[in-house]
Amino acid sequence: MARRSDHTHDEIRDMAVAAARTKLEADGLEKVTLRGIARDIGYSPGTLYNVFDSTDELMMRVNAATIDDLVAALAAAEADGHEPDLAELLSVYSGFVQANANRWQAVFDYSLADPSAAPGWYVEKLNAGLAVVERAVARLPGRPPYPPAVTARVLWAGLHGIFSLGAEGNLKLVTDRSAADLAEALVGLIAIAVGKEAA
Amino acid sequence: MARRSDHTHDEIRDMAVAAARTKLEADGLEKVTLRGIARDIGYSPGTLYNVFDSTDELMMRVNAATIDDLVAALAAAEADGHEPDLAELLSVYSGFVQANANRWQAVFDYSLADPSAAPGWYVEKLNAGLAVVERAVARLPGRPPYPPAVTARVLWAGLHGIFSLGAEGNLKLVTDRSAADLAEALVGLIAIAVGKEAA
DNA sequence: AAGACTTTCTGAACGTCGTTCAATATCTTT
DNA sequence: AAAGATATTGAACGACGTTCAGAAAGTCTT
Repeated sequence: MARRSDHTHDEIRDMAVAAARTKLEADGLEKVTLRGIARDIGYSPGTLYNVFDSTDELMMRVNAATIDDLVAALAAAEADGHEPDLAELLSVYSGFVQANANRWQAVFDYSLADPSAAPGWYVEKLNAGLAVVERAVARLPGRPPYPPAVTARVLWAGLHGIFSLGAEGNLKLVTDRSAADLAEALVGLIAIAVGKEAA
Repeated sequence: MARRSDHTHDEIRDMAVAAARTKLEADGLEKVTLRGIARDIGYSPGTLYNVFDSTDELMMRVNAATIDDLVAALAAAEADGHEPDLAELLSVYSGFVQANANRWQAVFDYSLADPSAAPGWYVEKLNAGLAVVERAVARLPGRPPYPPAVTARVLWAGLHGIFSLGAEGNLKLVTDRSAADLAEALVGLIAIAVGKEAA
């Protein structure tokens, strides 16, 4: 029996999230189970229920960390007053998705079980990432046919579609192009539509 | 015990797929279980293993039917030599997705567990749907910056992203616009980029 | 028609999962 | 040291997909 004062609840929470993230990265979402996590950190399943409401909460935290990392990577492209164009942001996004395939997929495969219950900070994270894209869209030359907020969200959702089909292997069924190629085409098309210049 | 000659295997297969589809439409993917389907059609779980390799095969068939229906709807827009534009196809697609939310979501939430094992006819169905889109893209005025095949796939994946985020409720977190609105914007942007004309 | 053979169906069994909760172990206070 | 409070455990529950020995039903042979 783990001793009661070996770890605080906060520590156990962090250990569990870290273990879940490790398992997720290594083996994919379907191998992440509450019982397995408990085993990994040396506690029993029941203990995790002192610390999380449910498996959903655990996964929400794992996914929040993933979104955090992506948003941080996007925000880093704006550091020091640099003004990244869409192609630059795409390469950040695309690089992140490829380097963190399982984690990123889990954000959409799992967390969205009940998104209306998403906590405020979760929504803020998403919007912070979108704001970066929105600013890059606003910097495009030309008269945009749609507000930057709309264009940015179309782009965001579109990239999500491309990379999620790519990650699941579905893209291969209908084209030889990689997800990154199609993403580039999407960015290119949007840039052309907004301005008149390829990105 | 169900009598051996009550139904042929083909009939049992069809009953199971129909039952699964009904449950899927009514209660969503997570309520579709092999045991539940067996109960619904009056057979035992074991019997379904005489008829399907696994639950995966059952769901593949359910999803294939969904894709069939969507492709048929798209193809119908081309009946009698009519040449639908992208806006027309979008409204077919968008209507289908909204009218068949759970079924359509299951296509991406489930079937893609192992898409590399997708049978040939499954791939052909997908490409038949894409071909309709491709033709509409090719009919756009102007000099397209990307081959129609690429543009069509970008559009397909982009719409998938928009509607899947919409179906999961994630869109609401970051915008007031509906999935249909964003989809329209995507089609509009692509049409502008290709030609110079809003769709 | 009767028995032998084949096919089909069943349902209990296995190991998994998330979740709950009485009992136990540990820590804190008196 | 004893009593009280709190944390942890692990067995239990009901679900899941899947397997398979044995029972039931259908077919064939003589």
